[in-house]
Amino acid sequence: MMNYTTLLKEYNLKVTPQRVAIVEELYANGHMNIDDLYKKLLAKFPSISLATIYKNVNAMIEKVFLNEVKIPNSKSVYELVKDEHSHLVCSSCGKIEDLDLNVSSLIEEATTLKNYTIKQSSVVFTGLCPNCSK
Amino acid sequence: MMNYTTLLKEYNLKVTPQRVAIVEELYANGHMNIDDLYKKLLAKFPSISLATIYKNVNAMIEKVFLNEVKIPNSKSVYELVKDEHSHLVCSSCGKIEDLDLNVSSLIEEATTLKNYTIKQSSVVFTGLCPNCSK
DNA sequence: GTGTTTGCAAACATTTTGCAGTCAC
DNA sequence: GTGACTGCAAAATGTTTGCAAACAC
Repeated sequence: MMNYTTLLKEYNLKVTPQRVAIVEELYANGHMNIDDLYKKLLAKFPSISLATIYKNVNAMIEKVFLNEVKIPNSKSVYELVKDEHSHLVCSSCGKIEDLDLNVSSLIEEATTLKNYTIKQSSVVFTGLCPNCSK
Repeated sequence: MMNYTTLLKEYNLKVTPQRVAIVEELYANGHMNIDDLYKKLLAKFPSISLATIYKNVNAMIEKVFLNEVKIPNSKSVYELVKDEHSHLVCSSCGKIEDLDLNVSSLIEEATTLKNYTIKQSSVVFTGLCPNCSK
């Protein structure tokens, strides 16, 4: 169980009910796009504004508390920052899963080939989840 | 040397000067975002419209002749479709390079772990290019 | 009490659409 | 000649900003 209030404070974000709800939703659902978040929060705060969602998501990204994941052929989703990982997206039902893959050998390969200093990686695989491939 | 007219016809796209210019630019520059393309084409067609760029890029994506690459913290770029490959982005100068990495073992790993049927992969590394890391 | 956040409305940015005239074939 | 494409203007969509009232601390 998570204490979202403490978590927000650690990231120097003032604790408002809207922010707590955003964190709760992301914690519960893993990955959500702006509209997902807006719809979920509307249920709790009937007069919440989309602008509030945007401002908070941007503030949380700024503090490196949230991360934007860009997904081919789909809207960006947001997730709580954790250790670097890859993503698996089902093109049929939209489900998104985290995936711990060992990317370091790829990064070495890339470094050797092109001599870049690599800071970040984005690995997104798209396909059919077990359910949808039946 | 490439024959863009033939290439467009092979993809069932009518050959217009604007389309030829889009293909020429992408062939010459590798990766371009919408504004890059618009500015380049404006030089050749002073009255070209952004709508024309959008319509053509979308039509070419539809025919699987172009591919959109989503880049963290940056605008999408478009490239001519070729064999699957990864991308290396310089966060300082914006340069984008193609990169042939062996992703198949990662895909196997992902398939084993999560039992998805993977169809596509998007691998984008961000860092500093040799020039900018000096 | 001070400074930040919220929600609203307006502004701004990006992308798509409808349509008349033009072009590809 | 027919259907597709272009460029324009308008519309639709997505995101940000300014501001007064409310809230966090």
